[in-house]
Formats: sequence, structure tokens, C-alpha cells
Amino acid sequence: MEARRYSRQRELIYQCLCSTKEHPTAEMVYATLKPDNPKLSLGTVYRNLNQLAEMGTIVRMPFPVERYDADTSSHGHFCCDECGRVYDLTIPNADDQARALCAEAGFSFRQENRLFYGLCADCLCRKDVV
Amino acid sequence: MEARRYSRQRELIYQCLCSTKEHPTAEMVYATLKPDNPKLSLGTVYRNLNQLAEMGTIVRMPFPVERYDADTSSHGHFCCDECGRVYDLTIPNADDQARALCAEAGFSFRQENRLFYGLCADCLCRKDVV
DNA sequence: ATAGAAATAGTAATTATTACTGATTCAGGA
DNA sequence: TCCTGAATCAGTAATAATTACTATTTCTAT
Repeated sequence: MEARRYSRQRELIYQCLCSTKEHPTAEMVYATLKPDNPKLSLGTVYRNLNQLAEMGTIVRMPFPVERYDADTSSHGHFCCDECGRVYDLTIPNADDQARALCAEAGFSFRQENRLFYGLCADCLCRKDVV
Repeated sequence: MEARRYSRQRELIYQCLCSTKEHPTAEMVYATLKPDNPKLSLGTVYRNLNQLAEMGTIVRMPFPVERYDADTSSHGHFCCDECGRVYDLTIPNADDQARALCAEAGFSFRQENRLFYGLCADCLCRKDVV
């Protein structure tokens, strides 16, 4: 409930997320920031990602290893079976659909995660060539 | 590629999944079976769940801790923020929608996982009373 | 400027999952 | 039915992901 104090590290971590489309894991965020911030600790990355997600500033994606996204608008994520990269997928009226489905079951709706699997354009292309 | 041999343990694990709506984790499956099968090993549970998922006999759900479902038809899962229980959600034309969304981005579609969060009917009710 | 709360770095601990090894069990043929 | 070999198993050790702990540092409101 208490006010959340500013911290340079949280700012860094958030900026890192904003500046990538990679949907990085905690480890990836850490690896990105560490070189320029040698005193940064992995625990700090985990803690701040959790805080940011709790605040709704970023979104967590429960892949087997969690990934994060600074884009909090409703959209899906596509994970390529081949290369493992994660892409955004725009979904029209996502929240309305989700809310309706939950309501039907008598549940209240807070959030949905849509995770798609298949082959991305790059990998499909590579397969065709071979 | 080799023929998969019958094993009593795999059968047990599959039956356990079929006989519950709990969408259990590997640990939960193990805890359920262990009392009547004291020689069963946790590694065996993990290995067989992976095999069954690979065979398409069951579905894996990438919650932060993985859960499994013997119902391989396309449907979503709702996780209650309050009690943590996981429920099925029927979604009409789920695969068609998903396929279309992927196709738009130039991706091929294999599978989708839809994870909804909110409060389940039970927990909503409990809140109302208080 | 300073006091107190919140955050940090660094490390240890916990949890989830996979890998390894020698013993066991299934399936097909003699 | 009895062998044989490969698949599977139990039990344990190892790895990976995440959280907890503690002494120190850094914000911020006075």
C-alpha cells in the first residue's frame, strides 16, 4: 500500500523493456543491462519485474520461462517452435471477447494471456527453400 | 520414432489425469498416485507427462508452474486469482480464429493456449457475502 | 542536512525440472 | 514358455529459474 519510491534500477529495467521487441526473460534483461551497470544484481531484476507487473506497467507472459512485455495493450504472443522467438499478434476486441467468455461461466475477468505456437515467417521460408 | 512400449506407470498417470478436472501439476499427479504406488518416482511422472504431451494425448499449459489436461479438445483455461483453481472455458471456433490470426502475420499455426485470470464464481460469491 | 523507510548488491536457499545409472519390465521370437 | 534386448523404471544427483535474506546504500520528506 505504501508509496513506491523511485529507483534508478527500476527505471533502467523498464527502459530496457520499452526499447526491445524481444519479449525478454528476466535473465535476458539482466544480460542486456549488466555490461553498462556492473553493480546490477539479478535479484533486483526479478524483484522489479514483479513490481512493474504488479503495478500493471508491464505484462508477464507465463511461458515455461516467464517473459515480459512493456506493451500493456491487449494483444497475443506467438512463439516460434523452431527459433523460439516471440512475436506480437494483434487481436481485435480481445478484452470484450474474453470478458464475455468469463461472464458466461459466472467468473469475473481481469486479464487474458493468449499464447500461439507454430512456425514464424522466417522459419517457414527457410523450410521452403530446403 | 520407435514404437512406444506399454508401461503401467504411464497408464496410471494418464488415468489419473482423465479422472480429474483439477488440471494438476506434475507434483500433484505424483502426490495423488504415490500412496497406492509407493515405488512410483517423481522423475517417472515428469518423463511420462512429457511423453504424453509429445504424443498429443494430453495438453500442457504453461502456467508459471506447468499444468496438464487430458482433454485435448480446444478450450481455454481460467485461473482464479483468489483460490488458484483452474477451470475449463469453452471457446467456440477457437482453432479457426487462431489459425486466421497467425495466417495474417504470415505464420503457420499449430496450437494456442488461452489463459484467463479473474475471480471464479465461488470466490466472487464469498466476497459478496462479506 | 538528516532520519527513516525502501531499495540494492551479493549470496544463500528453494522450487521446478531434467539427467544419470544400475535394476526392472515389457514384447517378440525361439 | 523362456530368452533377449530395448524401453522404462526408481532413486538420486544435477541444473535452471526464482525467491529470500542481510548488511549497506539511496531516496525523500521534513
